[in-house]
Amino acid sequence: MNDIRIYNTLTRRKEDLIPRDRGKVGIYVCGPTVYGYVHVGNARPYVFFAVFTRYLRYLGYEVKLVENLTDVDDKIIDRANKEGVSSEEIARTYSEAYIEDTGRLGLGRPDIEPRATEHIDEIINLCRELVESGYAYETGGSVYYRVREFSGYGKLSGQKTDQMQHCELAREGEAKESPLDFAIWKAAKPCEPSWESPWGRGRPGWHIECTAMSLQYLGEKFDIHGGGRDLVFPHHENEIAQAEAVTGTTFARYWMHNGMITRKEEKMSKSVGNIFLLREFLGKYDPRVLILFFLSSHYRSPLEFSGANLEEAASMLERFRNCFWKLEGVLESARTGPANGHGDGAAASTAVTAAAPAIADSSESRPLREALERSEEQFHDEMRDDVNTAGALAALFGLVRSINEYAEESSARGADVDLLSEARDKLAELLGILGVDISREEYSGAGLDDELLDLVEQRERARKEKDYAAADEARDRLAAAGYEVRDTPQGPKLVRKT
RNA sequence: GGCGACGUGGCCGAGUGGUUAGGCAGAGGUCUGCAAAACCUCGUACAGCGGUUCGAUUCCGCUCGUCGCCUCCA
Repeated sequence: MNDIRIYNTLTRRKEDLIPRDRGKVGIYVCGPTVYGYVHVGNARPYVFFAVFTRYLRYLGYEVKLVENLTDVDDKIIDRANKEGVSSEEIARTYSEAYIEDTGRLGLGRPDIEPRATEHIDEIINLCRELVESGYAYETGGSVYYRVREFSGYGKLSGQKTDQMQHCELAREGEAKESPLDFAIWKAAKPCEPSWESPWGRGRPGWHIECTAMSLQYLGEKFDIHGGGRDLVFPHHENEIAQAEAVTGTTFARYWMHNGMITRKEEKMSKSVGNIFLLREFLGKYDPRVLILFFLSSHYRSPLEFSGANLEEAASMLERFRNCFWKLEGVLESARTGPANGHGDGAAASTAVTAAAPAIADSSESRPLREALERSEEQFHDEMRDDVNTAGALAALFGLVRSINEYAEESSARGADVDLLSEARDKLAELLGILGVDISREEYSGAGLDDELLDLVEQRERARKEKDYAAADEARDRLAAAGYEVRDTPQGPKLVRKT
């Protein structure tokens, strides 16, 4: 079938993806802890797994994508205390902001976006089972996971428990049997959100909610667990320990981790203080620029967030958009008649229609036809090989060049309309898989108000009279309104600037 | 100190035991009133040192450098 290989952090190899249930793929991705606005780094796993999911669906898999929000946590409580509001309010505010910000990327939503606070019962059950089986113990109203009890501990991160640095860093005020042990349930303190439990009032520890929710929605031995590289240890390691202790079997079978977004070569994170908020980004750039920025490098590589790199991503978007413009122009002229700059197309359109078959049969269309096949094949080869989006983009740029070459020549002679339509649809389709929606790009006069069209008119009149000062002034005014004028064989066109 | 990743032409960034990545920027040209877009031409890069090989950027070792994790973190 449509086999795909992915790099598995657990085995440190690329492996064929073999779903637990034939034709179905279950994915759990660690979403944000909602104690502030998400930054660009947080958006990378969101974007990557959205694109990955799109591709799997394109291949014909039935995908269930689960992406959680951790809405009860120390950091949320800290922030609430600092601002003098309830932690519920902090969680609600930033959950909503997260949904809103990521929603603007136009990639849709995961199938399920579960919240920790809506799964307290499941979490308590997990804790109880861990205590009953001896993998956890209660002390002072808190419950801790007994790390040494789990023989597989460290298998994901390659850490050995006896060499962990924090072995030596005993924390004050903790009644743990071993410094390695971690809290799965925390006894309530005053002014903190808490729930009734067999150990008194309390709240979940960090890692337990993901174990509970992934098992609930995807079951044992589910396919793929993902998130940022920085979650490998301890978060994902601990999830494995909890889940496998309880179920006695494999937790997730494939682990996929995205590399970090950096600034000045240093990881973007709240603690470093070098974050760039997603909503701030979206105020300045087209969302597709972020998607292309991410996709221009491999998801496992670190990626430098810099003005130059973003400009480059913006240029990529422009190149794709321009190709569409060119295609639409040629297709339009084929529909309405040959371009002669005077718009009397009806009589001439027959000529083009008549000419087209001759061109279509000629050797001129062969390079594009071949490029179409080659690009698509290359695109899929790259995507199937551990989701190599940079390579996939290269394939699409190859197609863009072929289209431009063909359009360049054909505009003068008439074009194979079917072939060009096919090329346009294919490019739109493949870019669409990557989450870059370009097919609905506005073209020509659609949606423009009369004032702008009037300026275009004025400029044309001035150009005919060779009053170039006036023509350029009209162009400047259009530019000020956010549009760029391009003189094409089909006449002047407006392109909205991104 | 432990674990892991990486070092590709001006920049970003794929990839491979021997045949073109791609994008951006730059130079020249075509087209254009100008511009924009597009097309054509131009740069023979793979950290350093050894080794394996007929041949290594691609495999192995060492050195140097960078980054991530070992504490909250996407």
